[in-house]
Amino acid sequence: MATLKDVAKLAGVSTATASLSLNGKSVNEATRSKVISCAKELNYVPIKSGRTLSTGRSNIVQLLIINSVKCADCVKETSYYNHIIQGIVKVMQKYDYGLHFDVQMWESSALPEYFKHKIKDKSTDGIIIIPQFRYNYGFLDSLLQSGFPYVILNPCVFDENINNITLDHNRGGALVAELFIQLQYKKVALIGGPVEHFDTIERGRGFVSKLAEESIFVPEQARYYGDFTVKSGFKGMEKILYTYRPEAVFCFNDYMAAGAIRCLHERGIRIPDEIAVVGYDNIEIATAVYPELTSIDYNIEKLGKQLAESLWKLISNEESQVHIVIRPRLVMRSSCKTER
Amino acid sequence: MATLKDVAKLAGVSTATASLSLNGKSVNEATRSKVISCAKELNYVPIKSGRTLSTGRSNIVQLLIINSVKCADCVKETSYYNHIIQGIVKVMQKYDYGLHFDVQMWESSALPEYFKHKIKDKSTDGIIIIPQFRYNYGFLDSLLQSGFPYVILNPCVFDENINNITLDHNRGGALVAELFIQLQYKKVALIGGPVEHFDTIERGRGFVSKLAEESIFVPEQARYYGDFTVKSGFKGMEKILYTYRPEAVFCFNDYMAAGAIRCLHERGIRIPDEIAVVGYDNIEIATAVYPELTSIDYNIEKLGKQLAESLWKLISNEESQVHIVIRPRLVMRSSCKTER
DNA sequence: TTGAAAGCGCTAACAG
DNA sequence: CTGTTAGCGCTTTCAA
Repeated sequence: MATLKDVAKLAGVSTATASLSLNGKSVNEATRSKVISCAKELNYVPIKSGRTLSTGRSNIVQLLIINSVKCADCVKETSYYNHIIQGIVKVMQKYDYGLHFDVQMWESSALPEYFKHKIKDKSTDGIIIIPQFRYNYGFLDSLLQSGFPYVILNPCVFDENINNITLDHNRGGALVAELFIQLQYKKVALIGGPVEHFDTIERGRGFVSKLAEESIFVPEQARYYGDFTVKSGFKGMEKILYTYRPEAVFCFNDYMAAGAIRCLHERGIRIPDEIAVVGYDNIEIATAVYPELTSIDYNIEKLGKQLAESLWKLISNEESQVHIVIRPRLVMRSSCKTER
Repeated sequence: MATLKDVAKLAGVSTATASLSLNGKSVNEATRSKVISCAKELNYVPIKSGRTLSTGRSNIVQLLIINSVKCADCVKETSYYNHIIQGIVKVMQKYDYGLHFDVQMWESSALPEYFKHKIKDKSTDGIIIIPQFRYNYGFLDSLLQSGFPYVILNPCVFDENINNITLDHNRGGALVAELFIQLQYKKVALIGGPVEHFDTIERGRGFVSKLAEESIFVPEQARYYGDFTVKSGFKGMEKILYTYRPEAVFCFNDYMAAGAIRCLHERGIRIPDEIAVVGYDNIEIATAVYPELTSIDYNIEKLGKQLAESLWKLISNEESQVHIVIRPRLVMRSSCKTER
């Protein structure tokens, strides 16, 4: 394995000059091309850890999804995070950065250590965190106070001045409510994610309170909380139908909506004539079901890109803070009537 | 930032002893605990690149998906790879290893360099490659000859003795054919992925040749090649129906099957009474559609785990080669009749 | 069992 | 513009 030293020797220069030449710093162009050709001749490849050790930068960012044992399947059985990952990769490639991927359980007792290490071990230059739940994230304190570059997606429980990108799920829920109101659905049901999940909380809040403005209430028996998987959507619909017959159901993601739709089909209940269904996320599955799903869209891959760009700005000191709110929009498809 | 030197000084020992103590090597237990408590006191966190530089190991593995511009969406709009990633992460965590994730286009002219670097830059200890297409992978030669630990998923075009895990898609296609034969479907259609995609080639070959044994042939007009997305499945079904009315359709993944099913619903064609549909992969979407999808299963997350475990064995020198074939199985659901 | 010291490969300050 | 030199923080021989 040729090292920089070997290249320098072959080129008849010092390692310093060799380093400068290879890194596009200012040197005599003749020496530079000499060095470059020597490097090529020796098949020289710089060893990353040498540079990292010396500069303190790794050219790697990390994506961490914090999951919960209560919702173990939602990361796995959902392409949601895949979209985000793809967006992040695409952006970081542009900056010649690599992506580290990790999933940890909120319940893991190792998390405080995890973050203390991440901050100090110089293995990554920044981190994107997706916490998901409204739990206590005390283990993040060390990170937040360290000055280490980070961005958090949907950090409901944290105070205002942390770096975050927030999806306005409250608004998303309200959009669905407005749709139901407009279509004059009075008997309305809801299939949420885990009760403590941010998305459930916010989407539910926006939905319920907007409906309340029109004196529409969602009875207890018309509420079910699943885990964002198809299976739980099916089960939720089943359970609700057992005691209640809604005119419209709002499912808090498209997977559960798909499950609910299948349940309705199996019972011969027509969509949207007898029951309208609305999903959330507008992921590819929204067009995979019949009838196609009305959903709330905020462009997940773009979200991934924004997370990455934001983190990049922090890493490169272009900006010192990140505060972005993404507003969703309604995408009408045939699982809801257009008019009534 | 406290370094090992600081810890050693505080503990009144040499850095060598400090290192040994912290890494569980043999030292006097009294000194060890002394060192450990000093490390704790100083909030000592080892900097990864120091160790990497010194040992040559990074404790990181890489997953690389090689995509093609012809099939740009199939990574993004499919949760397939997500399952694999989750499986890999889970396993590597066990070994205290991190995961690097990357996607590259087969068409990228940078790939030869990419691999030459990966082999030498010591940023990762091994790599899992998913090539997908039956193209020329000459850029992998440097890797294959280097002794660098790697595992390739479905490496159809390579010679026998490379490290690989191969899904027996040929068998999978044959399983579907056998099902169709058993159910006495004579007019059969096929919706494949990209023509040059391994999965398309193998699944198609197994399917067509098994059918041929019973003198059942799939006419040209009953074949469509999409890109594994829902949209292309829909379009494929649409196109086929335009000139042909099959009794059964084999879609080469579940997403396309979902698209095909929606197309059939929109035309009021009953499933499975008028047309039976079969998918492949048995991913969560198989139970998201109505009727639920008969599919070919090989447990994708487990596949991810096997890829990781295999790579691990190579890295840790437990084994010197990997040759695994995974046989799929048929999962019957209501998109096919049980009997006829 | 421990310490001294060399070295992993690179960058960067400084001097020339 | 280039060379010398001193680290970056860790592991690991080799002696003691």
